[in-house]
Amino acid sequence: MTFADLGLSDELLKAVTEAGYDTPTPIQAQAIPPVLMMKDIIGIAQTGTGKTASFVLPMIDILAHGRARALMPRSLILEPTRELAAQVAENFEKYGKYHKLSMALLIGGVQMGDQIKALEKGVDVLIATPGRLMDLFQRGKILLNGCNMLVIDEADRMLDMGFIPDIEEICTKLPAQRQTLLFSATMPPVIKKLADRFLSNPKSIEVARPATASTNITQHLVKVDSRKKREALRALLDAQDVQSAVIFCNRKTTVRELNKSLQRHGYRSGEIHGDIDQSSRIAELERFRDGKVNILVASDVAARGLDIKGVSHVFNFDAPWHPDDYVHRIGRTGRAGAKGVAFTFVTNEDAEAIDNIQKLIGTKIAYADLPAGADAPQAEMRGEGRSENRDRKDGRRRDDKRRADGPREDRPREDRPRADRKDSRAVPPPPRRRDAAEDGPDEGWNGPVPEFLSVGFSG
DNA sequence: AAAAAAC
Repeated sequence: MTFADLGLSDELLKAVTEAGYDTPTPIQAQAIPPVLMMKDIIGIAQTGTGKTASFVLPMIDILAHGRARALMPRSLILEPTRELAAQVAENFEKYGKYHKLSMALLIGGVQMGDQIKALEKGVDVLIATPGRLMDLFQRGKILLNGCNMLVIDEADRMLDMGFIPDIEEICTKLPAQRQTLLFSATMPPVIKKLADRFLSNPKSIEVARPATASTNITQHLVKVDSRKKREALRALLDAQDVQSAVIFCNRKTTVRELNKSLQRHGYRSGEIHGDIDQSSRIAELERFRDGKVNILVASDVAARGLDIKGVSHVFNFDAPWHPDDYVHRIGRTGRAGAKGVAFTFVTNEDAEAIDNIQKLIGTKIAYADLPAGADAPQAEMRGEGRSENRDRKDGRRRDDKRRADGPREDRPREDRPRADRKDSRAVPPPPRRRDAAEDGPDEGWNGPVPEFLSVGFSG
């Protein structure tokens, strides 16, 4: 099965090929043909399955078949967070490079001026978060009666965030005769009702059982004293072969404090949460994507959908209160067939949360011990002759490692010429930003597979 | 118990 088999136009196939993709993911293979046939779709798919391309690609072709330049927007994509909306816009540009389609990214936290200008010029596609869309609509800046294609992405998250009334209202502004695609990782009754009301005779597509974590993520629980979480985290960061990691906390204040603490200890970390203004959020994500920092401390704003390649580890510094969030958080790693590792700190107060998580994912997660000493086991395992460090308990070697200019690159990477790797420990190559050419659409990271430490872990 | 999203 290739993209050419799905009925997409030549221009689109060219853009897809140039982006380096040839094999559609399951959701793409199943969704693209019916979407092209103008059918409504309910897609049950977790993030990391190639969902975005499954609606962006056919949407481009459908729009291309219509009028060349629209007076009114002809399609609308709704996303729960600004970051996700921006990410979809990037995809739209990437795949639409051979089409003369225009789009407007309508999100909060940024000036309205440019968005209004774009709307006045006329755009084909709106990619929006509900708040800003409603705001602009109420100001009379948007006409939605030409919008005969609607995508509601991450519907379950929209529900969590209280957006469902907004979505319902937006739906009533659109023409009744339209194509609607709804994507959700889970299908709670409210979402089902929404779908019944606003979709007509939809085709259901399910590519991963909802609320089950991807099997290529190795999950661990770690018992910690709530006052010693930072130490425990540092020990794990040092003992694990961390390419890059997202560390989730439940509160914004915790995110801030933990990031400061990590930086004080010499780690290259950044932070993202809702109190960070939008331009800094974007900059911070960019720094993480580019590998300028390899640790991102985050609130749940980053839990869902964010597609950052090469995240080898997710740490739940705080166990999430809602089991759904657990699945989404750890889904930032192990994307598109890559391996990932997730650690969740468990304090005495977290028993119920952990119980709910295990119920939701349907398996028990094994407990791992904290590494006895922060160094050695990996080098020992891989026989890389670091024995001189093995017995040091004074933390010196750890410090050395932390102060390195970049992430450690001890193991050969398939995607880099060997010459590059040679002295990578001294001057690490730019870590994760790889050419899209090696990934599946929207996805992917076929890079180094983190080697899971069994030494020092009981789980 | 929090976070997110419009100004």
